Amino acid sequence: MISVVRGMRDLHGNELAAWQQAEDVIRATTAAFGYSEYRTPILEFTELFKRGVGTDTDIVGKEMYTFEDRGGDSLTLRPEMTAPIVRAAIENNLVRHSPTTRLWYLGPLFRYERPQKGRYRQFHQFGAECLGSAHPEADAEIILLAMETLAGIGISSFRLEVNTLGSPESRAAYRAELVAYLSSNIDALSADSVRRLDTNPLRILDSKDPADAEVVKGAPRLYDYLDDDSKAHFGAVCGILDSAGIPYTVNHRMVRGLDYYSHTVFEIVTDALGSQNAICGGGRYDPLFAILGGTATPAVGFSIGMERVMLLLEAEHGGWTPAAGPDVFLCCASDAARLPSQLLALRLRRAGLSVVTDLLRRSVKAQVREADKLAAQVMVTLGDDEMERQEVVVKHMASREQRSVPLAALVDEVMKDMKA
RNA sequence: GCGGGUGUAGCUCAGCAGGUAGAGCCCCAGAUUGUGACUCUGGUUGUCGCGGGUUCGAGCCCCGUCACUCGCCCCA
Repeated sequence: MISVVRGMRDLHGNELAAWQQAEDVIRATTAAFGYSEYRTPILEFTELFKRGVGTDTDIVGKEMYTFEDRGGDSLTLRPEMTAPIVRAAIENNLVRHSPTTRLWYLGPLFRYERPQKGRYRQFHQFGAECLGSAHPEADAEIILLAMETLAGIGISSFRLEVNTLGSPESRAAYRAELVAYLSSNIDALSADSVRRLDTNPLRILDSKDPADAEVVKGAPRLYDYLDDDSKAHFGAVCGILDSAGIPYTVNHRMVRGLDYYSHTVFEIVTDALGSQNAICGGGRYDPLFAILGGTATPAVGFSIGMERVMLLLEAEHGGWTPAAGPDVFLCCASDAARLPSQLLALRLRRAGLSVVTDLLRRSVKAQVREADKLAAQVMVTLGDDEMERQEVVVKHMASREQRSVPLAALVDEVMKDMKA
């Protein structure tokens, strides 16, 4: 038997209906903020991610689906969306045409990781990028858009954490100090953190290891190394959040894994998903345009893991709400009515109603049971008697009341029951 | 990539000192010859994850493997 590929899943039924509702919220909220959808291909040149995301990151180092195509090009199934969006912005000169370019996206991403709850090899992210502004209002707008969307989707068990990494220069100075401090305490660090000392020392700051946390307590603080402009920028972002009444905490130990961040970084986290506690990650990435060969352009964005959001939604609501049934179940009560009933269904559909018919040539009893199971609003029955009199039976399923009506009045009569 | 747990019907699960597989739900038909619930009657459903080994005999024991799951790493 051929099964689904590991780490990937089918989406259907009530769960898919819930996704579609969430997508509706996403469209409405992004529209309210003036963001336009942007769709990029699922495949990009591998080089884009190597340069954009960073060779030292786990994403590029061990998680990419990379292959060579028939022409010999190295292509990669996109593992994140910011680099492709920036690639597109540079390639199409978007920011020149529109000095503030506001984009959102929703689509599948691929990372070759060990699957876990809330972590899949094909997963989906909704995200937004605000390109062109270096000012704190842009950072705040992005954070507000993320928060408004999550609230609109209907979840509440999450919290916002923010931090600043400052300018690249101030962070480099801090990094040197941190490495010096940690190196002098290397015996107290976990094996993972000793390794991180080389690859990504800032990450040791938010290590889960208790011994590491003990060492980190005495470490120098990044914030103390920031220049005045960086502090002012961060202060302004927090000021807007305060004024807007958005609750958040400043987490001085939060760092982000990808190379391209600068200044504001933030995460939206939850306690309800085990070790996959991040449902949203984002921040400012002013260096990225230049890294990818474009003219320097300030930018800030976020991405939200849809699977994790939907898991939260399911947990908070105790399951998926059943999808709505069809408006009408058309019951065929005789062999002679078979063709006419199909045509009746078509007539109702052209009037804008959703209509399901029986395709198994089953008994009336079985068809009524089916109409009930599908949660149809109305059942319309056509049989020999009805055809004789040019009538149909219209039944309001919820009240169980039914009546004969002239064929010519069918649509109007069904509409009456739809409102009841 | 590393460590723990679990794999039996579509779903939830039972099974035993190793003796040729069960329940509930679901689904189907009928009781009700053109009407949903409930009830009753009858019925369908399995390579016991896969491969190998031990044994007269393996769902059960052993080895391997795959998948799922929890944690680590990392991240959405």
